[in-house]
Amino acid sequence: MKNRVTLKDLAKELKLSPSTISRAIGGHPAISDATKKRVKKKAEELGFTPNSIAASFRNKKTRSIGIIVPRIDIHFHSLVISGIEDFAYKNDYNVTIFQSKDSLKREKEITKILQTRMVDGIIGCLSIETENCDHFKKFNKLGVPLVFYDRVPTDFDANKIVINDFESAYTATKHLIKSGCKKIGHIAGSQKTSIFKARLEGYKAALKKYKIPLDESLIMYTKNLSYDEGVSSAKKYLNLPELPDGIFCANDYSAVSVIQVFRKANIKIPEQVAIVGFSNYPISRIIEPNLTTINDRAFQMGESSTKLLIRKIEDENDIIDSEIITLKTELIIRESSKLNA
Amino acid sequence: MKNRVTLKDLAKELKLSPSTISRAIGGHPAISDATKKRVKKKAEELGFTPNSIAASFRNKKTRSIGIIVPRIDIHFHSLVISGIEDFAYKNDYNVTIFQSKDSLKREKEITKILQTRMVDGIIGCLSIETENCDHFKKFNKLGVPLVFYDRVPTDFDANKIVINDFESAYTATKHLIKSGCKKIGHIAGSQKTSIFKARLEGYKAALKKYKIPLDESLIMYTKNLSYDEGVSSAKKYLNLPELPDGIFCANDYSAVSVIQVFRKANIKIPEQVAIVGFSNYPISRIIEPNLTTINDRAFQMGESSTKLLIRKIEDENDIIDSEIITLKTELIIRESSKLNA
DNA sequence: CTGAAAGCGCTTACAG
DNA sequence: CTGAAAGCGCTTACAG
Repeated sequence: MKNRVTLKDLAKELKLSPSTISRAIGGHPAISDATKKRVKKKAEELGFTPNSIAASFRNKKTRSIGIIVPRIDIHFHSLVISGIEDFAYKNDYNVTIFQSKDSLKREKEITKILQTRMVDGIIGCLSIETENCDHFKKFNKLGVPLVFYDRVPTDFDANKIVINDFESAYTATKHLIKSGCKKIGHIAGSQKTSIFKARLEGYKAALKKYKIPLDESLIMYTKNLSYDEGVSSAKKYLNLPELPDGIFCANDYSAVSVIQVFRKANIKIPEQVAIVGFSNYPISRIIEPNLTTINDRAFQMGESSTKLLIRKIEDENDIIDSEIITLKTELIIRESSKLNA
Repeated sequence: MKNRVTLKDLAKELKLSPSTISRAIGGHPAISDATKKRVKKKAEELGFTPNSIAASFRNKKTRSIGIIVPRIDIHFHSLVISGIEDFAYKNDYNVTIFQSKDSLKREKEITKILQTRMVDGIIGCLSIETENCDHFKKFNKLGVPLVFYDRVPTDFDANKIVINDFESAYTATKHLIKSGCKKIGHIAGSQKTSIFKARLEGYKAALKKYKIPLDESLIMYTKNLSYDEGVSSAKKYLNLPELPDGIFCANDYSAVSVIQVFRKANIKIPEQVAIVGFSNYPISRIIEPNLTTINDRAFQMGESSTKLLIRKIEDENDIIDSEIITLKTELIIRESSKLNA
């Protein structure tokens, strides 16, 4: 039963040539409707399924997209992947997925696997360890287009889908200022990562614009913006001579932990301290008070990456070397920062 | 630049036959070390990368696994996928992913795509709409092994990785009883889905075992166990003449919503009502009080599915028709049910 | 409207 | 230890 029916089998059965069968199945206009009907009927009858590997081999196209993400089980990435799969599916591409586990070594291994023609294009988010992107350069020579999202290379021109982290952070901080906060803290992510650097800069820029003096003691630097780091940052705030009246956190996890620590310390949110997060994780709608945050467009990032990638794959006359697409984010105001109401 | 170097090119360059090159690259024992060294050096020099599509075509093996999940962005599934990718990667398989979006129509389409030889085996979780699994039967004839996890077919014998939902629910309910609860409610999922049916049955069995009368008014039936359905179930409890003193919820979302609604109504958890969830979602460690729940082994489910699948793919003399593997779950006791302390 | 032929890049049984 | 040859299943330029 493992010997599948091929075009040749159909041809023999119908006393036609494999060429004709191939064209009939593919809906070629030169083939008569009568023949098409006969072929399709017989194909159904014999349980013919085309061998897409043979077709890929012959056509030098796999209609397959490779994804490299740090981890699938991080909600942000699973949303991006979902957007990628959705858009790819609609365009008859399929999606092969690899996790770098935030390891540069593994990321390099994956690029080696991917260069064996398995995929027509690649979407990637760099591992946290990646500073030098030389291992991605081979794809240029191989004619395999590449799109990066979120954590993108800074050392070479590449197609990138990003959000404006600086501006989003600026907007978030401005929102706190407009809500009446005068002493605003920031919980920052790793300053080795450009997006967290940009969020810190956006925060600083908003303070400057509205003439609020920058107070370094109100900025808590973390490594991974983890829930636990959020807890210890919150405790540090509690040990300050005076609390801030607003905190912009570079992600939702740290924001949630601050809310919980502060509430346990009987600090009223938002009345005493207003909190804003970043990413619009599901938990931001569940935590009490609900968290004001930035919608970072994860799903759309996946869609846009794929749209751009497919264009690069299919447009042979493309003379654009690289594109950077910046998506609009959105400030979602919820209870954790509702001071004016 | 797009014309890649092939074995033939290497052969010409080194005045050897393609056969020898192939064997040298593949590390065949018959080839002399000197030749191997020469070949590998030249391969490096010319930037040879093997064409894995050609190899797949020739070998009739793709070393690729297909996954069909309802949605990638549901945390449970993203964890399973992560386990699958991890195990597959270690065994030199790659993973192609499809979302059914809980649509039977799309699930059927995906099985059609998958039958074109793209993959050596398939791991799937049925869509919520799927009652009849005939569209998976073709893979038996094609010799493509299949493993299901979580939502598995009941209408035909298949390889399945599951947890013991009945027993887990029994354990959870028993825990409430042992903690002193005498009037225990249950928030149930769709009774069309076997796992939620089993959880309800496990709950009932525990009550029976410990001679607690079953009170149907304490069982809230939901469609999707969503957060919002949890909220309305909680409100229904509040409208009862007397509250239960413990509630076993068939997932964590509904449990979290119950905690929040009850706390707003000034009901003490766990003192007045103890709560147990199911799945050990990240939120269960963040909600206050922390949620007692069942670790459903999502990551391990992915690993085990893949391990079983690869065995089925590679073991040609396998005479086992189908296997069902049940993973042990774990009750994680947290504050929401700590009554004895 | 249909067919014969070539070839995509690999692997492997067979021969030496 | 190495090579010549065949073939995996498709597609398409060319011919009629």
